[in-house]
Amino acid sequence: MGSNSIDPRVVRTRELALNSARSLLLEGGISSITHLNVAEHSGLGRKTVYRHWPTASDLIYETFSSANFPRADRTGELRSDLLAHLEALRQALVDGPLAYLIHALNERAANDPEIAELRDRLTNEGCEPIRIILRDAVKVKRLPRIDIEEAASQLEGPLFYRTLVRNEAVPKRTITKIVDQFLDAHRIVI
Amino acid sequence: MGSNSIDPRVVRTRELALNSARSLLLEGGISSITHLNVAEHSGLGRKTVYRHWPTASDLIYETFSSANFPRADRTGELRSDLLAHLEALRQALVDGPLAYLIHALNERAANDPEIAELRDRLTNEGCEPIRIILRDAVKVKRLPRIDIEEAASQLEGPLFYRTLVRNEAVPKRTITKIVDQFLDAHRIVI
DNA sequence: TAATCTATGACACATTGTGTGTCATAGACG
DNA sequence: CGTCTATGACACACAATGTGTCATAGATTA
Repeated sequence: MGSNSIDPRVVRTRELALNSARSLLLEGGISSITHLNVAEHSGLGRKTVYRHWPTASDLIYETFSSANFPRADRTGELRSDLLAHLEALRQALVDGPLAYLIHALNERAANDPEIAELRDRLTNEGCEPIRIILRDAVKVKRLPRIDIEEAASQLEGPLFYRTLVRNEAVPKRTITKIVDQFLDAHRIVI
Repeated sequence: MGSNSIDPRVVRTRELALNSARSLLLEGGISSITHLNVAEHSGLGRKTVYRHWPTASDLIYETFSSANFPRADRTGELRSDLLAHLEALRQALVDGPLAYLIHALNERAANDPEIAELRDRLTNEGCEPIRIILRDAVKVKRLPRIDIEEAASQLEGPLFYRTLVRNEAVPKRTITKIVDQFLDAHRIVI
């Protein structure tokens, strides 16, 4: 009944395997997440890895699901929240693996419905923080009744465009510029 | 002497193989570009494909190099040139395989220096058209002395952001909006 | 046309990766 | 302590990858 798979052996196996899978992902890319690699890297048996994740998609799915994506703390003040959020995003894109993860996930999603579903979920989750900041600001009348999605595009768009498409390193001061241009455009007094 | 590899057999083999490689890329993604798949799809011998492209990177490199990326014709009139360019881009991203190709290329580039070089070259080539339009407009004083790269980001950024990152379908009328907002911001009389 | 050169493809072989089956055993749980 | 099950060692089949050999079809040159 209470067999909610709390067997410590299962917990141990899952943790060992997923730790290895995440390491492999960062070291050798998404194609390094194979049953063989995970087994060798974690010291688990190959069959054991297959037992927990029968297909490569299952492995990749859970590896990405268990990854921690950057989140900035909020203060409640619009400008500093936008700055903190975009700066965290900038660092994840420029110094961290976020850009690669987005490319890898979307590449797989094109030919794997399971991964496509994961991609959609993670994309939505990743887009939430800026939406929340903006929605709250509208609610407290710090912003006029703007189109949230359009505003998010204006704020996050340039960052993603330069890192994902142009492969440029975006300097920190660009963030301030983007935020202040945005606030200016909506006649927000700083 | 004149052995500039104009042997019709070589020409035939290369064309057959690359046609197959491009088809495979569009049908099954970048991971479908393998020596085996290309040989079977084209009817060529497996060894023959290895002879022309010893590594998988070589195959992928030339497959992407030989792909035709969309180009819009120019009239010389700023607004219509911007509209035509962005609309061609929008169609390639929304209806065509461009979004996938960008993700796939960048994913590979992260773990393959040869592909990274190709990515850089294609990225630069792809970014040229908008630069040319903008540079010419500045030259003819249709635009003030703006930062070309920043202007390009404002025009192309939202399109890429919505398609590559958010996976949304961008409607045609968005293009007009983007262009007119841009021209407005620079006080261009239409 | 005949002679020479070379790109091709059929075949063979080794290596690695993938996926499954069997089964003794170590470890969890009552 | 007895029962249950997750594990891992081993074996097997099969597909993909990469290279080597060699007869031959097709191209070039005389």
